[in-house]
Amino acid sequence: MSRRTDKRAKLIRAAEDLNYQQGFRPTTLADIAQDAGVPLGNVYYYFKTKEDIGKAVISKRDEEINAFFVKLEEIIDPAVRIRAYIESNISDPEAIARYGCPIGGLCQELGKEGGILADQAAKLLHDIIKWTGKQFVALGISQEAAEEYALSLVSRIQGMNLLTLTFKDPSIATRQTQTIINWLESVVGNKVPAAQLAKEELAEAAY
Amino acid sequence: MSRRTDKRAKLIRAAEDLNYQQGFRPTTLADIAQDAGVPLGNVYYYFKTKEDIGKAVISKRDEEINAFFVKLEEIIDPAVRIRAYIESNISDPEAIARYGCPIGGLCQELGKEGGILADQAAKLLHDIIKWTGKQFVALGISQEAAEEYALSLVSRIQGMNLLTLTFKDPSIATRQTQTIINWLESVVGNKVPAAQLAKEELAEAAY
DNA sequence: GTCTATATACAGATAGAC
DNA sequence: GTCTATCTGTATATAGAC
Repeated sequence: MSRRTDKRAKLIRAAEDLNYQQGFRPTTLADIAQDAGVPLGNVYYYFKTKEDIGKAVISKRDEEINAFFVKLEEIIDPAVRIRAYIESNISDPEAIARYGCPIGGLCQELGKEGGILADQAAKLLHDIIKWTGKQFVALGISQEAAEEYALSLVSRIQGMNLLTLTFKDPSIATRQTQTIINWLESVVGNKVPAAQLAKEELAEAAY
Repeated sequence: MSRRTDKRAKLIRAAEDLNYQQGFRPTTLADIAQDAGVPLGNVYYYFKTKEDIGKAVISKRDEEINAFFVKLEEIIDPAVRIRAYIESNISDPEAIARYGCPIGGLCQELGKEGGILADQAAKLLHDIIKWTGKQFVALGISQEAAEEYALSLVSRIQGMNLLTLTFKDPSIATRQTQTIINWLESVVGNKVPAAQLAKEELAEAAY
């Protein structure tokens, strides 16, 4: 792996963390450069603008999400897949209490601005809803109902993440997650056990 | 009403709109001054800092919300009150598609920063959840269950608002609102009609 | 490819005449 | 109370030596 990709990757990683913790706008290129251990002026060798770093960050996250969904296909029961996704959201409840949802935060902040970055952020949620809808369809639910369920599910996760951040209370996330799982079971009509895949394995694959 | 309160009110109103449309940080004092028709330097006669304007904006909204809840007490059936609140959220679905939820946006943006403004924004959602919980209790639901329902309800509204913004699709808000009302009916055990109060009256009172 | 120095723009905030 | 001019800090972005 060349030096080029190495430094570039470090910058993306630093930007990823800072954008999540502080938001996209409040994060400065100086912040990113410092965290990545790269002099400020050198950043522009790898990225023409700040927006370009944002694009790279979101693209990377998009790939990770879709890779995670591929990983979840190893689970046979689509309902269990959905549950695994729901639980992956709270792999770190304390982080949600501090910084909220990495995806929801982006969509909220960038959604008002419009532009390419907003569209890219929207694609993240779009992919999640689409995948979730597919799982409901695989359970024998009609296309129309599946889409509504998927929208409801992602909506509830996002709302729960926002409340967890707002009240800085991780237990909101853990309790609401259980409520959402109960809802899932009522939708599919029977109990939905946790995935058999090792938790560590899922956490590692989680985006 | 003195000139002082007049200009001060204009500044708050301008800040309110701009903070909602652009977010708190991206909105500049120059923006606010211009929209209010006040020279930039004069802003500091009314507010010592930008944060002070933010505090005034959130305080005003908090008062409006609580005044709205008082207004809703005119409705006899608590379940109908809750429905009226749910529907008040989408009095302007197009605005949600453009700018999201005025309260959720603040909590998301300020929640990461911490500080007094974040606490004040959190109080908005806190008041809403508290009021909603009281209505469920008035329906004969246990305190514990009522609190969970209130959290679920506000969570779903917030998530729905975020998705509406993200995909810039007002129909997400209208459709999900119906889903939430269906959920409300399943919780209370029977149909919940829309409020008898004139829609205009409610819309006017809405925060 | 790397890094220092700096240009440029614009934000919040202040000074002081009126 | 009001408004113009300006200070000060800091952000993105560039120039150019190495």
